[in-house]
Amino acid sequence: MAAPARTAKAGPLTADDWTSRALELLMDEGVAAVKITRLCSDLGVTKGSFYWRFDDLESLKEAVAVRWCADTKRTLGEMAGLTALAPLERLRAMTVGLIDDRAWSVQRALRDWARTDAQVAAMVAESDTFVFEVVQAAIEELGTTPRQARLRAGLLVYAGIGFAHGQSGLPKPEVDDIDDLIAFLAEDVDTPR
Amino acid sequence: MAAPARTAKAGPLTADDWTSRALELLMDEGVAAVKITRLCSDLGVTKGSFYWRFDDLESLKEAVAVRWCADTKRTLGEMAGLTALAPLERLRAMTVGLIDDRAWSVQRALRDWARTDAQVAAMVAESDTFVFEVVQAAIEELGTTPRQARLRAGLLVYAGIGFAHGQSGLPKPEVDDIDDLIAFLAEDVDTPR
DNA sequence: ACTGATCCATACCGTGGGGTATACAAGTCC
DNA sequence: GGACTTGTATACCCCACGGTATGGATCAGT
Repeated sequence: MAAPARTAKAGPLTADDWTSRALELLMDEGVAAVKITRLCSDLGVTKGSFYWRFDDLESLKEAVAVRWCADTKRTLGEMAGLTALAPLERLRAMTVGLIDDRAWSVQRALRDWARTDAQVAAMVAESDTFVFEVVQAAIEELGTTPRQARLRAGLLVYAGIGFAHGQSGLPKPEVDDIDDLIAFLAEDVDTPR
Repeated sequence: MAAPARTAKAGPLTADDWTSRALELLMDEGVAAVKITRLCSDLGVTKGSFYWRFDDLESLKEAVAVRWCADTKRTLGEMAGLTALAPLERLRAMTVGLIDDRAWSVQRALRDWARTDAQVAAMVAESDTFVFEVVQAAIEELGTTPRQARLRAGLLVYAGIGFAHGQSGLPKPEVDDIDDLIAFLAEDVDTPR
């Protein structure tokens, strides 16, 4: 009982321990909850430890943003790499993973954060571009013109971002809505009337 | 020179003066900039004045949210009231007014704010529902099934929200893109293959 | 001219949170 | 075993910000 309430960790803290907890706080309570004091308290540690690893708060923010961006690109890169799947299936997988994935809660928080932090903003932009390109490629693969692919990909990606920021009273699409939605986005691609 | 730098106002401050400045701060510098001290400084006034009109910060937030919601519903209500215009034209007007209207900058800030304030969240939800219903009605008026109208309206409205939160590196739709986008959303409505 | 209401200034307090300085503990290398 | 590095604890400073208390100024009404 000598040690405080450190969650489930014995040895020295790694940088990932800090960014992990910061991400959790970001998801659960928003950017306002990411305070040094709070982090230390949660990790069962004092500020001396924090300032040993990071120069200041900015430094931590940067680490969090960089890590999140890398994670996102990796995850989505794997999905996009599933070239075995038909483009439709790929789109569906990404979209479904969008409406019930906890990760979008992070993205929402990070986007808030990005408005006051250039470092974070750069990471968000990089991630967005990546997502857009993947979606656009999948749609174009269905046979649409590049222009239509760009428009529809924009619609879907922006809708995804909007959904992540939702918490609105808007009806949130169910899984079977997704199918119809994807079908709609792929519509008329090879039957130019 | 006796009076401080009050922007362009002589008489006593009204509640609207406070909410106006708060909205400006919200747009320009985000929710983090809306501090009582800052507001007072900007209005050339001290905290005594603030606490004369409002009980506390929450009280101001509520006033801001209520005012914004009312403004939004009025503006959009006018657009929706243009029943003289064809539904397509109505949709186009709303969407165009969406991509270059400064008001969405407020909405973005308010949505951030809503995450930590129930009052604001309620106003945002109310506004969202209103927008959604208007768009859905317009699309349904084009001849789609109610289900399709709901899906497509969701897509468009969510995309709007996403666009407002963008500031990403994503390509932002130009005006002539909007036309094609609307056309796409209205597609196939009367030609069920 | 007096009074009350309205509107704002000034001064102050409490607290939370960023940041610093330094001491202590445990491992590592010679 | 000493010296040096790594990781954390303790104690402190500073200040921004929310909130309170109280007094001063202005104006309307009588």
